[in-house]
Amino acid sequence: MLIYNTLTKRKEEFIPINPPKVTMYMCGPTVYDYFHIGNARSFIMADIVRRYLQFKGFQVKLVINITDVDDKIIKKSNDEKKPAEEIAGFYSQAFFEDLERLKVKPADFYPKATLHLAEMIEVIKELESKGIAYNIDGNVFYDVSKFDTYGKLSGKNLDELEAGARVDVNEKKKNPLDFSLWKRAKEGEMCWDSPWGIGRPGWHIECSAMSTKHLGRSIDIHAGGNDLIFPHHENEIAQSEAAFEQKFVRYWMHFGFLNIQNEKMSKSLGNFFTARDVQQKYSAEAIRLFFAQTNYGGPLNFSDELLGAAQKGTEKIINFAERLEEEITKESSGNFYPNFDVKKFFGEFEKVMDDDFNTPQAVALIFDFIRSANKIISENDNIQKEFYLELKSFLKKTAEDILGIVHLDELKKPPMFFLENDLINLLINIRENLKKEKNYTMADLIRNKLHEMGIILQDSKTGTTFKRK
RNA sequence: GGCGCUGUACCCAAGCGGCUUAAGGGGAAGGUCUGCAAAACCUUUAUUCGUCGGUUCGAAUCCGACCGGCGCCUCCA
Repeated sequence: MLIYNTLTKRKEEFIPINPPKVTMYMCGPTVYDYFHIGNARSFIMADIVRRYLQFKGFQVKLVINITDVDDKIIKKSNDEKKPAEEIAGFYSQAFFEDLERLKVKPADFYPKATLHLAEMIEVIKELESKGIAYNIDGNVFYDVSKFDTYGKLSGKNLDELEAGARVDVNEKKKNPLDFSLWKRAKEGEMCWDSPWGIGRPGWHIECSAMSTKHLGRSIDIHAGGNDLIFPHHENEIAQSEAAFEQKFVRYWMHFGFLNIQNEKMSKSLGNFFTARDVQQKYSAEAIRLFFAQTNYGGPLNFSDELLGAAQKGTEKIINFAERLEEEITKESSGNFYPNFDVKKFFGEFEKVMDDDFNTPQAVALIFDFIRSANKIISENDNIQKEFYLELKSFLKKTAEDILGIVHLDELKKPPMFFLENDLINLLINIRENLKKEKNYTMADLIRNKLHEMGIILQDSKTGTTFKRK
């Protein structure tokens, strides 16, 4: 299979270091606020990548870090007059809750920065001993001029960056591009002891330290949003490769932004919706379908209209799944097995997903599948149960297990109380008789009233069925 | 200024040299079924892929120029 590698700007054959093991690291949240629906795009797409790799037989170990020491957390802590630990704890919890609601499978491990001070200090010491880091008054900086290939990920070179001049010529750094490894403590901030005095770690060092500790010095996949390419990931490479003298990451994957009216959704611009709020209005499946319908790397606009379209799309899948379920749970089975090549759809699905996780085509294929299957079901009435089971199996493996755009077990909402089904069936029977007497006014009244209550009746040749909204 | 992404139907979006005289979703219109709905299915909705040139037997796909939109270069998925 192929993966687009930001480092080489090409799709490359995916060959992990120790197959079938795959190590995957993703830059997680800084826990100072709820994450927004743009952040959700990255987490969901990484989730799909991970699930697909598992489907392909890889044993994926996924690590997502939690940044719980950072300027913004400190600021919020000061603003709200609460301890930084409390802020971080609260929003980490919210992070996990939101991911769960988005049906994102938990990572294997969520390391916290504040629990890895020793590891970070070790890396900084290593860099210092190699003459790559320098200490000025308890602030330790990384000397980018000491790392030959600095800029290789983001396609920048040092001269241009310096000429760019948007970088603050700050403090006593040798070079404006040098970045903080260790920051000297200011009054009232969270801080730790270190060989350079009391202070706290810079942002980039945590990912180098934690990915190394939990996944090893070389990892297969490192993922994150586009905005992390520079400087964050560039700096991670500089730190890890200078310290450990081996290739840090084989495949760099980056996710495109979610835009609002063609502008990047971001906290600083204030044009964001939290994932939480969006989930109030749209199902996790709809949100996932919305993201899966476009390639992960490019920009994508967010709007109510587009989410609504995706929600409709999921309903189409659900209607199909319910139709299958109905046939499967029937007592009787026909004896006709249609000539319908489910394997071919499977092969196509795998083929497009193998090509750098082409989820839009995978989704298109699922809709093709549904249309073809619906047609066959409508045209034949003596179909074997095994056929429905095979259709269901395809839907489960592709749409549920890999993409997470439908969840078959959740289709049947539980009755509100145990008599409910019986009562509805009673009404359906009464209505059947009314229809026979051509008393359509009353029949429609029953249907409309039930609809208002969230019960949808559907007539067909074989009788009336109902479902809940 | 540097680097990168992007421009395909009413909206979203895939395709990235011949399998495509351009997938899929949403919307709209017509039809089948139905007492009517709903669901489902069928048909229609881009002779054309920002513009202009070039390469090629062949281009939405490659090259060049131009015109738009966006991002990164500063914390941000």
